[in-house]
Amino acid sequence: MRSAPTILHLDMDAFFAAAEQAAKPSLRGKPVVVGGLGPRGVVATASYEARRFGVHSAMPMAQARRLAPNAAYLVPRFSFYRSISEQVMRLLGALSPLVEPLSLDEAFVDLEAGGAARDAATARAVGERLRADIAAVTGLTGSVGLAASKMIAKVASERAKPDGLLLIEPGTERALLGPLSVRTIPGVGPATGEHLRRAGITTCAELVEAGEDELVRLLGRAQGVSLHRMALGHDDRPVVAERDMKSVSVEDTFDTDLHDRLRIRLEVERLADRCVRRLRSSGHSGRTIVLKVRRYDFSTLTRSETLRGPTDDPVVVREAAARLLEGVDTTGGVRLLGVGVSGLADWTQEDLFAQAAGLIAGAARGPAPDGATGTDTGHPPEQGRPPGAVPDLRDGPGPGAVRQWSPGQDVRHAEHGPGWVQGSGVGRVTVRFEVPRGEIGRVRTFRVDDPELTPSEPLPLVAAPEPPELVSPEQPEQPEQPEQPEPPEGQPSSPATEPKERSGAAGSGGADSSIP
DNA sequence: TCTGGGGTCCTTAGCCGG
DNA sequence: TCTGCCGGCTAAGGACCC
Repeated sequence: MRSAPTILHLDMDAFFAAAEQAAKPSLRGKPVVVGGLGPRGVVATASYEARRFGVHSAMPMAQARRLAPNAAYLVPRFSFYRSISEQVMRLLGALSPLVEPLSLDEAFVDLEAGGAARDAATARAVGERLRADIAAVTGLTGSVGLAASKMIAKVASERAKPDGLLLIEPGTERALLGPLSVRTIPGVGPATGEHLRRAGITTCAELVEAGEDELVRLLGRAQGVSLHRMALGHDDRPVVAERDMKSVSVEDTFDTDLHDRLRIRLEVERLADRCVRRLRSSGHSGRTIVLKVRRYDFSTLTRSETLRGPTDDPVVVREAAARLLEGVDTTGGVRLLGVGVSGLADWTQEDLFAQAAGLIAGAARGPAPDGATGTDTGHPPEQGRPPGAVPDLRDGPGPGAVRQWSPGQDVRHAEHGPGWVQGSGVGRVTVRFEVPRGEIGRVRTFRVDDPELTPSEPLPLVAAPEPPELVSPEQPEQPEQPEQPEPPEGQPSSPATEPKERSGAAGSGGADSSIP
C-alpha cells in the first residue's frame, strides 16, 4: 500500500436529484425523488430534502410517496445525467490517466500516476480545486475522499457528504474503521452483515479480532481473506482505467404479472432483440445466452445455454432464449423477464461475414448448443441474411399510440418556449416553463395531443462557457426558430442558455479545466 | 405498499477428459 | 482395465454494488 493519500474518490451528491433541481428552478430546496414511477418502481435517488422524510434509494416508490407525498416525483433522464457525467469525467481525466469510473456519479483517480499530487498537502489542494471546477462546470456539488487506498478513500468521501472533502492520513485507517459497522466494508451487504451479526461480529474491530481463519470458516475462502485484510485497512486494489465488458443484459419488470404463455414468449423475444441491439452497438458477440425469470412470489431463476461459438445474430439469441423458456414453469405468473449474453468476444457479425468471404466455409461456428442434449437444435444457415439486417427490432410503442408525457420530461412549446412536464392525466398535460439558472417559471396546462407541444432535449445546466474575450465572429448566435419563442411577460428569456443547441453541452469541453 | 435495471464476482455441483 | 485425482467447463444461484 502506498504511503501518501493520493487515491481520490469522487462521489456526486444526490446526483440525479441534484441535476433535476439544477435544471428546474422551481424544485430548488424542495424534496425531489427520481425513479421508476410505475406501480413497481423504486427510488433511484432522493434529494437531501426528501431524505429528511426517510426516503432513500432502492425504496419502493409507493412507500416513498407515503413518506413524502408532496415531493416532486420524476422519471430518470439518463442521457442528461450522462452528459453531465462526461463533463465531470473530463475534469478527472485532466488530473490523471488512471481514472476508474464506477458509475455516472462516482470514480476513483490515482493522483500519483498523473503526477498531480505526491503528498497530503498537494492531494488536498487538488481535491479542493476539483470540487470548485465541478461546481463551475456543472453547477453541482461533489464530495471528495482522499486516502492511501480505494476503500478508505470511499469511506472518506461518504463521511465528507454532502459537499465536503475528507483526507485520511495513512496510518490512521485502522483506528478510523475500528468502531464502524462491518457494512462499511465493500462486499458486505445485508446477507453477509446478518451472517456476521449472528456470529457476534458487528464492527470492523470485531472482524480483526475474529481473525482470518474464523472469517474463512464463516464466509468461505475468498470473502474471508479479503474481509480480514480490509478490516485492517489493507487494500491493494489498483485504480483500473479500463475494464473489459463481461456481459450484456436487458430486463423488464411488468406492471402486472404475466400469465399468458404466448405473451411471455413474445416478451422474451422482444428482450432478446433489445439485448442483441445493445450487444452489437458495443461491438461484441457472445457465446452464452441467459434467460432470467422472476416469478410472482419474487423467486428468481436463470437458465443458460452455451453455443459452440459467439454470435450477435438476433435470430439465434431469440431462439436460444425461447428454448430456455420451454424449460421454465411459469404457472402463477411472472413479474420480470430478462435476456442476457455473456462470454463476450470482440467481433461482430460484420467481421464474420468479411471473414467467411475469404475463408474456409463451415469453420467452427455453427452456433448450435453444446452437444449434451442431442435434441434438434440446428439453426438455419446464416448466409441468406444480409449482415446487419436485424429483422424486426422495433421497440417501444408503435405509431399511432397516444402520446405519453412523463413527469420531468423536457418539452418545448411553440409559443411558450422550453419547459418540463410536471404531470399529466385525463387527456391533459401540465408544463412548467422555466430554464436552468432562470427564475421559477409559470405553469400551463394543454391537451396531451396539443400539436404546439413537442418533446425536446435537455438544456445545459451551465451556459456553455464562451471564451471570455474571444467571441468567435463566424459563429453568431442563431436561434433555430424564426418566430421568437418569447416567454410570457415577467420571465427573463435567459438568452445565455435558451437557444443553445444541444451539441453545445458536449462541445463545451474545451474550456473545462480552465475555470478559475 | 412491497421489492428496478445493469452489471460483477463467488460458490457449489456435475460432467468430462487426461 | 479400473480407480482416483485434478483441472476445466458449464450451469445455477446468491450476494453485492451503484
